[in-house]
Amino acid sequence: MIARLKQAGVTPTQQRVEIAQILFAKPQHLSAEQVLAIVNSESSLVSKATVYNTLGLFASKGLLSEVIVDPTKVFYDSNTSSHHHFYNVDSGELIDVDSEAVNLSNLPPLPEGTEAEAVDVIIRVRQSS
Amino acid sequence: MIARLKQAGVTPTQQRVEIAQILFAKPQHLSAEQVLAIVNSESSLVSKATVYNTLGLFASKGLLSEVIVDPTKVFYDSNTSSHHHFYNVDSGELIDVDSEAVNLSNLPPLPEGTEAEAVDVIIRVRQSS
DNA sequence: GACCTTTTTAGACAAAGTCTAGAAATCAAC
DNA sequence: GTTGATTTCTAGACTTTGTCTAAAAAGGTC
Repeated sequence: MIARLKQAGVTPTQQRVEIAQILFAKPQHLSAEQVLAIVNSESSLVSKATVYNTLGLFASKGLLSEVIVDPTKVFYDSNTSSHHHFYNVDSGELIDVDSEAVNLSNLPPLPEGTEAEAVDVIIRVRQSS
Repeated sequence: MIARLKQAGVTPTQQRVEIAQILFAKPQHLSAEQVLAIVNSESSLVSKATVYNTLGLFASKGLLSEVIVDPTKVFYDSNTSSHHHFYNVDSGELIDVDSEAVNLSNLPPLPEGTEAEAVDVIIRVRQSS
């Protein structure tokens, strides 16, 4: 894990390594609050500011991506390969969808003076009645 | 405008009519804070709680839709026909994209016990360097 | 007009995230 | 190992967006 952080240009401090170990244990989506709770129950005390700073740094270095589906928080996604999401608005659960399973072709021309950064497809679902 | 609110099952109080007039003047995307500022500069004093309550009610009655592209706020979109968005992460600007301009076919099977609510396509762009 | 229900108000409150100044850790050079 | 510069962390204060609350005001029905 230390090598992975170094390779991404991130200094592997103890706190960052601990956070990374939790995040990259498996493909998953965690909010900052969840990361904070887990790292503080499983490892040493890490401050809230450090968690937020670290998650933001990891995102900017491409180690994870931010998923914005809920107006109250950001989900941090350890799977950085191209994919989309189901979002269950009732349970708050995010589920990965292979980008190939969503047939998305022919994007429209971009607005003047801009370049593409990402294409997010969010399939919002609710519990069946 | 009053008839439009009534048709949607919304009691047309003065505050709701004023907010509707601002929102439905044209197709646009406004945050709650923007609506609050505009209604209070152009019309009478409307409380923040009323603005939020009203926007939420309009959304639940299908008069507008909520666009979630930014983790810090909700955009309220007066265009309820099927469409997607460009979102400029530098300027915070939202631009409508016709749903036909995005070729989206063959959604994957939904998670067990759920039904589709919406499909959001957000093309995130940045300013060109 | 009376009465009941809904809506609004304005400030308090909550939650997610950001800021700050000082302490601690890291890094590079010697 | 020491020194000094830089980066990172801390913990609480602070900010922003949105929600709650109790009382007043407005709306609707009879």
